[in-house]
Amino acid sequence: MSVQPTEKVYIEILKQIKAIIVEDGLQAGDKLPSERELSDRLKVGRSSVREALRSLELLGLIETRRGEGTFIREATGHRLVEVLASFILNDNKARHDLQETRHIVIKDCVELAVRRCGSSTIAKLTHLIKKMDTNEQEQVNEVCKQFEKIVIQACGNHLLYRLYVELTGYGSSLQRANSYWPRTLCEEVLALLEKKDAVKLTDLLSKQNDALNAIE
Amino acid sequence: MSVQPTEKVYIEILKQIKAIIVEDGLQAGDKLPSERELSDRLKVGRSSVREALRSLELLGLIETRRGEGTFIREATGHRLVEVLASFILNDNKARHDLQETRHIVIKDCVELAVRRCGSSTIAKLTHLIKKMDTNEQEQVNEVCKQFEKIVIQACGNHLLYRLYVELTGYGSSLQRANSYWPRTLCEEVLALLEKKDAVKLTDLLSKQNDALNAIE
DNA sequence: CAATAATAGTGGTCTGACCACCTCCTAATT
DNA sequence: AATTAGGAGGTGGTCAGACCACTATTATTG
Repeated sequence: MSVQPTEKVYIEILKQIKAIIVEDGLQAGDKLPSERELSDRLKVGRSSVREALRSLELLGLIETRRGEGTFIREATGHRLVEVLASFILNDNKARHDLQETRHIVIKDCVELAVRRCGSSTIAKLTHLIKKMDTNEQEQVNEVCKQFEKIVIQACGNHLLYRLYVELTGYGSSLQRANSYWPRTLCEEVLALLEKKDAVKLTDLLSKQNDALNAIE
Repeated sequence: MSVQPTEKVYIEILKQIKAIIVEDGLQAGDKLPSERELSDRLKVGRSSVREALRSLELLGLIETRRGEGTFIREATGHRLVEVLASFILNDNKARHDLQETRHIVIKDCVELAVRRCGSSTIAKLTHLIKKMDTNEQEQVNEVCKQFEKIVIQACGNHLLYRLYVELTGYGSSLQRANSYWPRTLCEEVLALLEKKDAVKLTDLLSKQNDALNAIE
């Protein structure tokens, strides 16, 4: 008959852990009490403590290192994207949405990057382009991916970057070749980044995407 | 020496559960195999299964009912928002990224919507605008949110819409008023949607966002 | 003094045992 | 015969204890 008798133990433990963090003034990087100590202090079974800790770990709020302990992480919540993405995208109809979203996110990142990238980024990209000359084709593809990634990161928004990573990773797991930028595109992108020509850059990516869609 | 020896069991279980969901075509509301059966099928201890399930529960992806079983939920991520919010609240960089990403996603959705929304959407929006006249201020805000949501959904990309939902939910839990569209903006958006004027629409949203940023 | 070996502490996992709760089927009652 | 009370079995919730693998610290040894 009791409607809300007692909260689940592991939920209660979450609150207690939070309290401990606050009371002890723990910050990112600090070590949490061990599982056995928590189990002791809170008068609950160790397995319940673990259920709570595992939840926090999946959320990316803590990090556990075997033999060492459990540590508080820089809480950014970007893990949200990772976990949700992998579970939300179950249905196959979402494939098209996935590709489209990925393209849009890339476009957004590049638009930000063109405004924010500094000389060091340009230098890195230039170096990568040069590197392509001295490698085999397979390795060139690898370098191209790297090039793309650096450009994306230059957007300066880590959450957007994580979105890109997840969308790309998930897409590739669907046995659908992920369209990395070919070498010529990399070179054009670099040139436009240097000129800070956002308009042409957007245009370029749109055409690239249209071309890919036409193939299918 | 092994860099990636073996993934933690409960992480492996997460993947397996995902696989089971896909293979068996399970959907929201459906029942998952029992903890004991999973433990059996996957050849792991029940406690490990529980660690995985508890994680998913905290994320709001599943729901467990004592004596009945474990069920798949519509993935809203509300729970996650709750937990993350109570643990974070101080990373300014993350907050900024979040706001920026949210704005970008909204912009993307609207740009798609202007190309894809049909007459029925327009009709719905028109109706909402009219509705604003006959209500109190508080309810008007509610209607504005609804208006915004419908516009976003009109992008036709469910993944993008989900992202919007997550980003918005997450943001509102950070004690930062989420900037829903004011009434005048809704009216302007509707007008531009009807005219299919993507350029001015983008412009409008950018200005709105700039104005909001200026306040702080 | 430095290198090495033993030790204690920590997370990772499994097993088995209860408990509380729900569903469903059966059997007794009306 | 229809209804109801009761029980059996399944399910999640929790705990205790036992190992294992790994790490860091300490003690030992050369």
